[in-house]
Amino acid sequence: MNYQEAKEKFISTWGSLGSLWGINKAMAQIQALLFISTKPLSMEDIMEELKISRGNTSMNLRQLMDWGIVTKEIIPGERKEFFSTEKDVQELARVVAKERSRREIKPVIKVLKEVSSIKDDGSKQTKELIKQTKALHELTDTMDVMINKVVNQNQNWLTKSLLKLFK
Amino acid sequence: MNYQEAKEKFISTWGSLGSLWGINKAMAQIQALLFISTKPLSMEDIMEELKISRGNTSMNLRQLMDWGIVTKEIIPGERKEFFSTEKDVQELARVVAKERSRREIKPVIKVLKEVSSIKDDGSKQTKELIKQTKALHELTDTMDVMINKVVNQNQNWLTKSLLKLFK
DNA sequence: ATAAACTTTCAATAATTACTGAAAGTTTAA
DNA sequence: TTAAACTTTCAGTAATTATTGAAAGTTTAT
Repeated sequence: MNYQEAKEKFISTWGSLGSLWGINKAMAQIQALLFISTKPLSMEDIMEELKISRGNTSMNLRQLMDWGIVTKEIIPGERKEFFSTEKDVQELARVVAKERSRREIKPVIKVLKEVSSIKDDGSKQTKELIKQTKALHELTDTMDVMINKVVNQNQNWLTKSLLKLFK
Repeated sequence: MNYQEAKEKFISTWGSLGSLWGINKAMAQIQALLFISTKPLSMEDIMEELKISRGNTSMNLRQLMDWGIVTKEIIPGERKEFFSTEKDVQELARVVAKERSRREIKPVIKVLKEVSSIKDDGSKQTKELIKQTKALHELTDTMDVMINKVVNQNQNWLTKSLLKLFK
């Protein structure tokens, strides 16, 4: 496998993985492209490499910036805007975890809390609803806290100590 | 909020959360319905409650069974088939983590390993590709191992000790 | 063996989500 | 102030994904 093949394979795989971390294909591919680029890229560069339209590129870049994963770079003497992504995987994981927690997990935790707090009318079905949603609430909450704690540790602690801990 | 409202809110929220754990809306809603039901439900029951077609119900029940989350119950004297879901949230989390790892994470790890193992031709861009995909490979692998270890611990360890550990 | 009771399959269709491209908007240089 | 160079927006369209419903398949009771 040569450079070009490896690059394409990485971008397409990372793109289809988008769903796993909650973003769409183009967004994931742009991030992947920037992630392995040796320099910031312009919108033209991105459109060209990924064969996507200007509008699509613009919208997805904006979303990546909203997530805090991509930043606009001003290059002296250049009229165009250039973009680059966070290059440190640990920091990337931290941002993604934080955003997903905020956007998706926290709202669900809120609903679970509400639902599990309804008044117990003594019926079997109400008891079951309360019991099960309470258990789900506790689990989701624990997981959420844990994931955020984990990704907020520093690099050494995460890759070395933690892995050892769970061996 | 009364029982019916709480039930509907739970099912619809859990359904729209489907994407977070990688399954579709109907599938998540069927699981949610079974999760708070006090007894196994027939296909008719599910169709009726969720207002979905027979075909849809059949296909999604089959998928839930493939995941190992839902089981067919044979009730003596009944001609219909009845379905119930795993009621223990810890076990549920364990199964979901295992399946997602197998279906989605493992294949990506494989690609990352391949891509990060291409021959270094000495060029700057190849070096960057190798460096970045290697970092991603390590992170993904660590996360995958960790998540599986965590969900495979017993209940007490997970909810008590682990949470304390990361406080 | 037959038929009733039930489940599965799958082609057609609907719903959702992503993408394009051109017009409108913005910034910069002269 | 103008116009060239660039970015954003968004209505229309394409692609993808989910759902229906009816026909085919299966099981069970007689």
